[in-house]
Amino acid sequence: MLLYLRPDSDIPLYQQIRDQVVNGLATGQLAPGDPLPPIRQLAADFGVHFHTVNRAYDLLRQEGLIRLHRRTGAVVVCEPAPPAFRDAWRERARVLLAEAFVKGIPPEDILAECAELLNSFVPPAGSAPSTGHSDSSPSTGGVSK
Amino acid sequence: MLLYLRPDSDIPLYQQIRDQVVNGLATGQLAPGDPLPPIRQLAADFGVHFHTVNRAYDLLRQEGLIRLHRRTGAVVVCEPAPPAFRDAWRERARVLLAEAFVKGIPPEDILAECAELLNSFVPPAGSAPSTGHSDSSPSTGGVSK
DNA sequence: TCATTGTTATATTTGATATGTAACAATGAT
DNA sequence: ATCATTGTTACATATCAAATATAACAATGA
Repeated sequence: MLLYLRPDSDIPLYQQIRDQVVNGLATGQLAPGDPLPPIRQLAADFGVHFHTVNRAYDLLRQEGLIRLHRRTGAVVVCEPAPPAFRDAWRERARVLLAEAFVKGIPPEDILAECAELLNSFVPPAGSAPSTGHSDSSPSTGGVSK
Repeated sequence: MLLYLRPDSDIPLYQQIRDQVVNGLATGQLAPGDPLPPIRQLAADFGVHFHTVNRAYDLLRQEGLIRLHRRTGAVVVCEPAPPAFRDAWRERARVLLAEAFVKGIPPEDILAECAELLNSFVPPAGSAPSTGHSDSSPSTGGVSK
């Protein structure tokens, strides 16, 4: 799994690390049980301080996506979403979708974009995994509503 | 159009103001041509400094959602999205959708949630406006893909 | 002419981000 | 039991963003 950072981004470094772990988890490049690099090693690879990586790992732990162990390090766990998650998520989704909507993008296009992104994800268990190519017209196994 | 602020949120105040204008624009509570309150007045209503509101308005202007005039004040305009918008939007959508996906929410549910939110929006022009109630099973006029 | 509106400048306070240094604590491996 | 590896915590510091505060400026419709 390839990781990279954009130091000049308006997104904080620890958030970028966290986001890429989430993305790697969704695309199947990272699976429950997989280990994450030690904090100091990943920090050295990125050229950032180990505190920055530590903060990203701590955030992932709070979200129930990884488990931390003194000696073993960090492993992916992917706990299910707490009840409050959906409401908070919906509010963020509302703003994001509204942005595209008010900029004149047709709702069908917006929804199609979401469906395509969701189809590029792969379920954690081995249940009919994607072939990797983001099919723009998925016939089976994809999200069609 | 009712506005409110949560001072203890991790979202900056100027961003909250901007987000609510975008949301009001999507839900039809705000339409192109509508005026926005003067900076100082809105700041007084919120109990914040006028610089905070000014920043929100300036952000909305940069996004092409409002136009500012010395004497007239702020009016909604809703310019179409620039070419670079869609790519930047997709990257943000990818992270948001990945978050829900890795938390175990079925992709069908995620897409249904997006469709429901999109159906609660109303097109700017008077073309079959929504009745206001977010119909969970829209028959016509809604997004069905 | 003038009151209203946005605009700009400067300063200050507060909190978040990121780095730096140092030490501590658990624990699997030897 | 020892020990190196790993996460964890505690300080400190520098930089930047957010928000407030004060003051003045500039366009412009009434």
